[in-house]
Amino acid sequence: MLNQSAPMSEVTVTEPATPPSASLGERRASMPSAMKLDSFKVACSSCNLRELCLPVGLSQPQLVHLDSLVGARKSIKRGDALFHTGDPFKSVYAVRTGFFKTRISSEDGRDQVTGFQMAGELLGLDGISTDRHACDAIALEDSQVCVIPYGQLEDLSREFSDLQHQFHKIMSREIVRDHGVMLLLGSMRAEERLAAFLLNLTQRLHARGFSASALVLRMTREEIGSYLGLKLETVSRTFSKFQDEGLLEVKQRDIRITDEAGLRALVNSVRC
Amino acid sequence: MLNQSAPMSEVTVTEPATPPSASLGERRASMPSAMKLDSFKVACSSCNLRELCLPVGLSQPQLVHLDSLVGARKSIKRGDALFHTGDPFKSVYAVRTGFFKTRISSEDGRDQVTGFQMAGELLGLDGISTDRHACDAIALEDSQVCVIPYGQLEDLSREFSDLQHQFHKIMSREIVRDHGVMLLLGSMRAEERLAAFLLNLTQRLHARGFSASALVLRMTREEIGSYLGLKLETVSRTFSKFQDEGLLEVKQRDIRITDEAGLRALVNSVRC
DNA sequence: TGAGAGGGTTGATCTGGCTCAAGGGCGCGG
DNA sequence: CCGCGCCCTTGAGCCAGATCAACCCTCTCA
Repeated sequence: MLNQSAPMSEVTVTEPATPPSASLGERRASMPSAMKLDSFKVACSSCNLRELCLPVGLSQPQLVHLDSLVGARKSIKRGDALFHTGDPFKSVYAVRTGFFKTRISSEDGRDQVTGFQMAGELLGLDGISTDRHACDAIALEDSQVCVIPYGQLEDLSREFSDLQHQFHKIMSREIVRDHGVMLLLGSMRAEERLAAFLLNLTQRLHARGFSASALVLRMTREEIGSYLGLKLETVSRTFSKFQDEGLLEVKQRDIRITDEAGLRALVNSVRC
Repeated sequence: MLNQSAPMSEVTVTEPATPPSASLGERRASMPSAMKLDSFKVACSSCNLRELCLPVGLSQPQLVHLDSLVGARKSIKRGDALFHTGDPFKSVYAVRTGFFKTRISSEDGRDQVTGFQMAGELLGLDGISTDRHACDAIALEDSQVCVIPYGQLEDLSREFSDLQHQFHKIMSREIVRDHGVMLLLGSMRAEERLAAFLLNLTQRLHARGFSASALVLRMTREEIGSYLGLKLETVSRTFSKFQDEGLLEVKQRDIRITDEAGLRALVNSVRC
């Protein structure tokens, strides 16, 4: 559920989107403030992520309208928040470069990571329901997002049914993804969870032009554990176990998948 | 997260919506087929659920337009499916009377209940993402839904920004709810999960004019367990434990909450 | 270049919830 | 009214993953 099938329909991407200059870890040391509105705008119509992001399926004339809507980029330094729970909701954000996590906190201080977002994915949809953000979005590396003022997005999607439909699809996909995570959290064992997680990550990275077998984790064992409903020790042990079994090579955050079929079998295997 | 706070913003209902003739278990024995399109339509403008359902906040003239969109009611007998995974997606459905569960199945046959839906709640939003339903929706008692053809809903919501916004809110609320369930599945103990579940149910029932302290469960222990990531025996034991501790009175599916504050404390208590 | 901190690994032990098993209650159909 | 099937409860034992603890690695910054 969390792997090849439904959740990430980005697999259907036709244009194999040049990786954003392989700069997932790019630094912008010159950036003075943590969150700065860059003065230059980026046109969706010329963005190499357009086949993964909000503009999927839009015609050239429609893209021009979308260009006028998408505001400037915003840079967020690693560890900083794009928004916090309770912040007034004004915009949704498309990840342009970098990597984010979203998390919610319960009253007694427990955290739950609810997702990891990479280039082309939308952040902030939770805010529509109450006009305030319902989670924290934290950059896991120095990142840039495109700011999409929500009111204007609603206006434009009343004009263009293609944009409207694409936006609805993205929200719906998030719901389907969340249901897949519920399945994972509700009924899978630790090994299955981690295998499904790795397959999901590589599949999304692959759709973005990266290797399907090698990846660098942007998050800590603890963050993985929070997402998967496991403790960090269990995540670490399971990585080691996978390595012993020849499924992976693990060097800290560098992961190389050596037996993808084996991982896949783990996820789909009946209770063993 | 799953209880009083964000997920169900129906608490903000002003008109205390007469319970739909307290007929949550109403029978329609005369119904020949399991799923029959009733010939009469129901006007949203005169529906007692309009303050809980899609029409929230619409003006009278807008309601009239919505009336023309909402198709006939459909009756679904207990145990039957409103739709299955893979069915072509044509409409979303508003529960008018009755009670549903949604569930997804993994390839190896494991099920996960992803939600329970009662009067005024929307079903089928998962289908937008791929034009096919991504879960099964099963009636837990004889039920009626209003059929809302999705294409027409998109058309009308391009005309009326209030409707558009309300629809977006409902989708966003589903996302926020799902994140709350992830928190529950990822970091709560069995007792906390069940307590949160009961508080969430009673809160939603209360918003519909029912008692906040007494409820009749529409689902089995196994279905509760599936939703909460627990085995049915654990659900049963936890009910018994709550009863021993004076939090509940449990008689099979009749539940009476005798110490709501106690339940609430359980959910919000730090790791005890 | 050395010290400290944050992140990761691994071992030992504990335990909450699962599994397996037996029995009871209730509703429905004959 | 009886019998059957489904649902629920409860007990006993077990195990996957949590907890507690020690140690290591790799950055970063002084």
